[in-house]
Amino acid sequence: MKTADPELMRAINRFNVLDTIRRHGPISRVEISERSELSTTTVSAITASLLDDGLILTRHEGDIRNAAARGRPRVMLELNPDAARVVGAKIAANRMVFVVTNFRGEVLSELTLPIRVDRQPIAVIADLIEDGVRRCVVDADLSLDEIDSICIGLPGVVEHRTGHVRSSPIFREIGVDFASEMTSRLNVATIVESDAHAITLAHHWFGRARDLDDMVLVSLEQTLGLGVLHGGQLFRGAGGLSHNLGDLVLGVGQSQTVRLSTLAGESAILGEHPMDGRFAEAVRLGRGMAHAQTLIAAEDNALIAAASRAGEAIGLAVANIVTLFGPPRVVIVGSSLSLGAVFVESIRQAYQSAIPPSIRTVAELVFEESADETWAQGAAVVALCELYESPWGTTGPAPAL
Amino acid sequence: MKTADPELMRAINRFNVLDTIRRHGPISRVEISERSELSTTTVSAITASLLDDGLILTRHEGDIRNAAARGRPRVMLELNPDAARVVGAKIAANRMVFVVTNFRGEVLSELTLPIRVDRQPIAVIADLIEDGVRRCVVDADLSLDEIDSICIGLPGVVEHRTGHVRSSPIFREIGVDFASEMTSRLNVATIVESDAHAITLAHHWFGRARDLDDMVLVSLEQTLGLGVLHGGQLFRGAGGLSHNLGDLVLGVGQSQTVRLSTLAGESAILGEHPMDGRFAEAVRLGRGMAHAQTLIAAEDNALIAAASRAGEAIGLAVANIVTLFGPPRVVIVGSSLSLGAVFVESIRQAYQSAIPPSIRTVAELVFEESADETWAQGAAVVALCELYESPWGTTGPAPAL
DNA sequence: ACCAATTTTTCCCCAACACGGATTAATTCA
DNA sequence: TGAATTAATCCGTGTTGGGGAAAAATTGGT
Repeated sequence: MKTADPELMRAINRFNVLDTIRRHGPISRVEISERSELSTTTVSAITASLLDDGLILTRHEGDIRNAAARGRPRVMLELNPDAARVVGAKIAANRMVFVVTNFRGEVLSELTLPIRVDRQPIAVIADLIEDGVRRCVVDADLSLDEIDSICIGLPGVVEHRTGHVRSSPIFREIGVDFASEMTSRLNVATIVESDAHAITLAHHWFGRARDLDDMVLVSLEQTLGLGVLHGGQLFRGAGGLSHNLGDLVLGVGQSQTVRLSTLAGESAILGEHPMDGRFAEAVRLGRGMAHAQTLIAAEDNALIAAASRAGEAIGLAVANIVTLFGPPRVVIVGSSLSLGAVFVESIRQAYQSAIPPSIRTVAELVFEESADETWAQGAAVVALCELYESPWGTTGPAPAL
Repeated sequence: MKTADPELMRAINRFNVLDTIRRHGPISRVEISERSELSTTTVSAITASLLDDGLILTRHEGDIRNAAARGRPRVMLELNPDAARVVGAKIAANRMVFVVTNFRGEVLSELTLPIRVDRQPIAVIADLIEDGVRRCVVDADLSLDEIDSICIGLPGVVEHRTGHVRSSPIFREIGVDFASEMTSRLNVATIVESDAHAITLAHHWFGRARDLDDMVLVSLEQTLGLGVLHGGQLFRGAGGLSHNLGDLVLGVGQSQTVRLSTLAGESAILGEHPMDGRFAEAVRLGRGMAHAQTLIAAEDNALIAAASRAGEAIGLAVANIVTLFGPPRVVIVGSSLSLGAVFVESIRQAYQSAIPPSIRTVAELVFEESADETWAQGAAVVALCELYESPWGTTGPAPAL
């Protein structure tokens, strides 16, 4: 158990204030005080310290209240975009996407490398990532030592605390200490996180879950991932490891177990279709799902059947997740959504039939095929979250007296 | 977000100290200081306050260290058993069990009522519970106004925060405000909790998870329940509601969903056997599973098949739970375990085949058919946990200056 | 142009907390 | 009996957040 010093108290309140400023745009001290239920005195002290550290800025325009308000006008506070810069990366089997963002999580530069990396040796993948990061940083007119932190999001089971990759479809090896590998290569603190967790935070900050502190996200990419937001924070299993939705088992027949990934993974769906030249080409380029969508539109029955079967399986899995976590909203993202309405409707129907009546009204399903950039941005947000809570904020009120 | 006063700080440290004393028996101040990483000064202040409030006692004997230790001997501290008394109850379809415990969770009196209550109207059930509580309290030579809190554990989906029972197999109605019903009847603060959560805490305090702060418990009674301990606390879904394992869906056949409860619930297993007189009688008395065990021992093939099928389904579900929560240990309890080795082995096998290789070593499975009394004791622990954190502890160091 | 009213922000002081160092208490060993 | 040793407490310091008063910065009215 961590002891409760005054320091901890301070850290908590400081984080709350900073987070409130981040969420609610330019905001005055009084409003922070109302939202965070801290006294105006305390808010004033904390914001003074934050201003001192250059984490936030004042702005004298933009008081949204009725313009004809009496009294001293409010001074609006907002995050200082230049307080930090981070790199976020999404590594998928057939592409890598990098972004550099500022302290607000706004994208400064973006780089997509349509390279197939799965089944390459670790060293090659690390090389490619290193190059991508360096390139993207240069594109943002920065140098690497101006970067405060890096987060790499990749599919699979990742131990967040240690940066240990238990297993990933893009690695041949299992049990890779990827965080320290990249940290020593780039000489910048690098953390590794599951791609599903990254996109979960992205939706919490910018996307479909901005208003919620509790929700569940299901990602349907090559790998099936899961992110659980609980009390405004990522819920990480014991030991800090991420979940892998594809590892769930569904089947129960004659002692036959079927893993969700073999039922609803990308290869499971596309495998239903004979791989003629154009299709194979599309899959290779990572456009397999989009191409499948055109085939479905042309009433390719095999694919339609595959898509709806996959949707069914996913709908059941989502119902199970809701049964366990009871979130008010489930955000479903990923490239598989480009299969179109057949797929989505099949998920919805299976979900409806599988969700127990007593909690049928608890959760709403939201679908959105997030852009690649958003995934990388999510990774950047993971890095920013760490910065927010870092001892960096321990700039006490008396640093050099 | 809750604001971080000095008061919160105090509450946290106070709770830590109290919890350390509870866990580690009679313990000296220095050892508390080591375990909790608080300074001896602080520990001394907090224990003084706890002594003042009568929550703990000093004991001068029993310094376990080498008897020939130099220096001032340590004063051992332990929970004051008489600091509070609570009632815990387990309500099942065919029996109700009550216990009165002291502040340490030790049972002072126990009462089992082998009454079938399911499908009775709420008022009747409430009547029976009220009687049971009163009776059990009298058995402990106490009167109701000496009871500080009551917790009732029952199967189903319960909203802990509000005491709202969303659905329960023992109620005909859904959405029952049971906590306030019982509170007004007994005139003692009464909370309602899922029975699975209760037994989870029981195992955390006294049973197979004493050494762990993270674990998962699966209860196989008439209802299939789940309890997740995360960071030493019950993990309650968003909105504080409990999970119902039986609501998980497993099957994916021809758009046919199979709920776990219909595969592995008590009635699903026993329903396989023709209900002759003796068997029906045993089931009525809640000894159905034990009787089934004797039939299995006599090689009743239908039942053996049913048991192993049920075990398979449960094994899969457990594998899914481990995939999601990654606990170091899964404790499996409940009356269904009396089906015997066929059942347990079937669970183990299905689990082994379903658990993904990357996390095969994460969790160990532990089976234990807990006694009825333990369930009720668990409910008592739920009540005690609330007391531990209550503002009752807010007896500041300067109460009446 | 000036003063009153109003609202935001800061300044000053207090209570509570954890903690470090010195002090006192209670024991064993020589 | 006294020295050594270990446990527990007392006292002073620095931190925190909060309440109330004062200062600051504006608008509205006369």
